[in-house]
Amino acid sequence: MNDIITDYDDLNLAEAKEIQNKLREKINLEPFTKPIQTIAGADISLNRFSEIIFAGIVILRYSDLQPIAYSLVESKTSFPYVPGFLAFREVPALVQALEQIPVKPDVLMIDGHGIAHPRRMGIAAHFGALTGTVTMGCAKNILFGKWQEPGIQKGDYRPIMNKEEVIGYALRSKFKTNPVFISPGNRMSLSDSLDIAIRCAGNYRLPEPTRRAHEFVNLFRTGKLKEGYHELTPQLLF
DNA sequence: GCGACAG
DNA sequence: ATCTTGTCGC
Repeated sequence: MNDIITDYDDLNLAEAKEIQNKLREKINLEPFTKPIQTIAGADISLNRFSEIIFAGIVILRYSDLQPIAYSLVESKTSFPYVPGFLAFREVPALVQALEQIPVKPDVLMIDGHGIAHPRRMGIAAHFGALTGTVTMGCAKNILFGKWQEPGIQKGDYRPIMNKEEVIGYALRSKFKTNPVFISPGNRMSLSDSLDIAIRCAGNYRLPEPTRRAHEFVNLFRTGKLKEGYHELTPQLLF
């Protein structure tokens, strides 16, 4: 009676679009008020031409952005990658990864877009609507909307526009590198997503939650980390 | 009709 | 997403 439905493998795109339209009603873009203690990065990794996907969520302490725990799940998908429908391929495994975390993170930063999507239902919005969690998207490339190049300084940004509406931001997360594309997914506002992304910008292009998730999930795929939920001991911090 | 197109 | 060497710029 509370199970999250993520049986997506046999859907066609028309059915997938219906699900997106239905799920969109659950999205809440009001400001997030409570103080943030932990933020998680979520990402997946796979071998080319393989249906096996390696999903991971890494939880970081918000104060210093150090990883404190991670959850890894190996799963299988037959849903292909189709621009605009990424969630149907990656979300089921990420939901599994979330389910095995005993204490959920306050916010999740997901690799991909939030509402900066043709139907406002990028993977971060989809995941947030499905799980009821606080989510935002951080993508390396634009999918939908018009944007202008931000200034070259770290922290410079410009809005992603659809007609007259702001749907996200192109953010210079590191000096003189390509921007990342930020948008809210669920239970936070546009400016919340921008503030959090800026706060999470470290010494690399990818904000720390996303960067760490990518790192851990690749270590998992290449056999250096094991499936399951694990906590990092303070002295063994990566 | 044509081009664009998260991971 | 992943496969990969060199190379250009700071």
